[in-house]
Amino acid sequence: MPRDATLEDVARQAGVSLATASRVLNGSTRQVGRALRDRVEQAAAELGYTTNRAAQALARSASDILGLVVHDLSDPYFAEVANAVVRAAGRHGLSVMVGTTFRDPEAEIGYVATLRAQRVRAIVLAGSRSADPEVTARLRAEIDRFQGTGGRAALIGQDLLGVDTVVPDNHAGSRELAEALARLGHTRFAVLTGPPGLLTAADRTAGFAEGLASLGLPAPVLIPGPFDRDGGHAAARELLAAHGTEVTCVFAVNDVMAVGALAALRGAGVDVPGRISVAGFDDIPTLRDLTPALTTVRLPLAEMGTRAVELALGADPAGAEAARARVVLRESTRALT
Amino acid sequence: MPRDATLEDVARQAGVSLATASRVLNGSTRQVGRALRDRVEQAAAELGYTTNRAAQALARSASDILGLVVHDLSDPYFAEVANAVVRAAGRHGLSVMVGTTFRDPEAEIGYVATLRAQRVRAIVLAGSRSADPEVTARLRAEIDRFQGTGGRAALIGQDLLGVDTVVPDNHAGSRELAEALARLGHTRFAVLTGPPGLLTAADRTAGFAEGLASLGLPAPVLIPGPFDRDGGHAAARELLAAHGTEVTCVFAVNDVMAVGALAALRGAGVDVPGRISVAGFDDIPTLRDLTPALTTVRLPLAEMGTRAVELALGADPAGAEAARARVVLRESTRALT
DNA sequence: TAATCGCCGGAAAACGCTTTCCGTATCCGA
DNA sequence: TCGGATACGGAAAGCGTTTTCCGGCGATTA
Repeated sequence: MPRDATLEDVARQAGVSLATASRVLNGSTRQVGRALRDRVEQAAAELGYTTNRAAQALARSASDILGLVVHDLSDPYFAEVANAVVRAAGRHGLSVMVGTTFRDPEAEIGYVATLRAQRVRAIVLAGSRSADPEVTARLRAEIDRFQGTGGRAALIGQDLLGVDTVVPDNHAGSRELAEALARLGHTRFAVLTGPPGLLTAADRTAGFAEGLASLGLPAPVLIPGPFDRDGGHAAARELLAAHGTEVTCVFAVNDVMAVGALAALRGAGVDVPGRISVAGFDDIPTLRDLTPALTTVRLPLAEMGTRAVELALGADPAGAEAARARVVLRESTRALT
Repeated sequence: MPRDATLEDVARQAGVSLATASRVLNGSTRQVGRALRDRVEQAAAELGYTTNRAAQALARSASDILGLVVHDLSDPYFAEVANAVVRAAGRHGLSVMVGTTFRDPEAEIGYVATLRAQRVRAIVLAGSRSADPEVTARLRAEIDRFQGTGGRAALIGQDLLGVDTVVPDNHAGSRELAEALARLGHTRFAVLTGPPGLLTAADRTAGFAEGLASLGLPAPVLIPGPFDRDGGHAAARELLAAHGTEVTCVFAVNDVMAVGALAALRGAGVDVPGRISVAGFDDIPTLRDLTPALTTVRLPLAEMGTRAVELALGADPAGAEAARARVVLRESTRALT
């Protein structure tokens, strides 16, 4: 098995020093004379030389890798964010190393450690963290160690003191949604709240409840459950069983849950929005092709990913930065006449 | 800014040699005595030592990174595959570096080059390649160079002579779909073929047409267009404009196109499956929540990703390997009475 | 009891690149 | 003609690991 050509092979073949070959092939502030430059380039082409990035990273003590950790790539929310992150990283000449945690906080911490070992240039952490202070502290410690030795990090989701964060305006978005739905005439609501102890879910639930309260409406029925499609499905069934008739509108704290809820309601023969209106949160792309199209709160997912990359790379210590959430009313919610 | 603790720091603190520290902390065939082992471990803990993987990769000349290149992470097909790849790689202790090409073959070649420069352990290429022989040859050459110096590669999709490949049975799947639809009584079909020169799309179109021909049915109307949701939408509109009344069943060569077509038909007030039946291909997860639920040909997406990783990592020269495709009839296709 | 073997610790040479430091050659203006 | 920049080539010292030797030592064998 022939080994890859090294810079030394190139230098030898071109009859120049290692230093010169390096300067020609891998950028440098220094100039190299035309004649030698040509010789080196030709030698490199003949040998099919490709820079060994691992060696380069070691020598420069700076890699060109950006780490990304998400919960689940097959969740459209993260897929969208990841897509934007990969794209933005590419624009900065960085490759992306991605990890999926499947919502296991331990895995998340582990991934940060792995990325730190890789000495990646920056880490983008997407997805909300747990409310468990002990776990959060450990994650925090891991990030601190990374940042302590020159690493950069940015989060998407919950603010984690002192780390640059793109924070979607969950609270205000949900609150506005509540107001918009109330304007349609609804008064009795249910919220599929997701798991207790998930900050994003909690914020959205709180914002929604607050919106209702400020209008003098009764507090919503709260149904917890997993944060995914099947969780929404199950929660909706539970809702029907327990509070079948009282409620006219249900808010699932994220879109995939709302999709599951929609399926459950359809399965139970409940007309949406005829009998019950449904709303979600995030505005994942698949939503528009559902029947009925789902009312939701739009988050600029791609933009958030892009912004996180810039935050993680940028020199400006931006601190926390809000991503505006916007209510989008579609067919799944109707006005009560 | 303090720098990361190095192995040398650890060795000094523990009062042992570099060799010993390395053997303790980063695995080795060699044993280290109990006393020294403890000293090293304690020193490492005190200093917060983390192996520098770049340096390790250089010294071992073997990285623990797996490269993955997909077209578009926000396409559920690739999201599903990528998810499985990341998971499978994790089981083998590898991290995944991912690139997205957005269907640009040049970008694909470029990414393979990047991954080669990174000296990744293996590369998994998902997504069908172009029919342009010149581009394919260049991609092939790039892969060859990678494999020529000990890299491993596996593809998902079209077979590329001599590279291990997981190939979905597009032809047979489409053919069986055609037969199943014919059995429902349909005789006049349209196929939304995707772009000309995309092998996967061509295979599926051909298999479908062949199925019809073997039953003595007329050839389908062929409508080309982009391979994505909007492409399907546009193609369906075109179909309605040109052949509005003749056709009773349309096959979009992938699910995202079928979803777009469904939306277009709904937008045009065409009842599905009342007036036109619609079928797709892939069975992406979002399908089940559509109304009507979409008939499709199921591909074991996650399994394909997992298998590709094993192919790329495994010692067994498996060659091309088929992934069985299975017709799944749902509500979007109805029997003609 | 001497010869042999296994174990285990360390010195040092890679791995493939970057970058500092030095030295020589060339150019400019006076 | 000379002094001082300026430009550019190369030697060599890293970057943080792994791994090959080599040597010493205690235990086994004859």
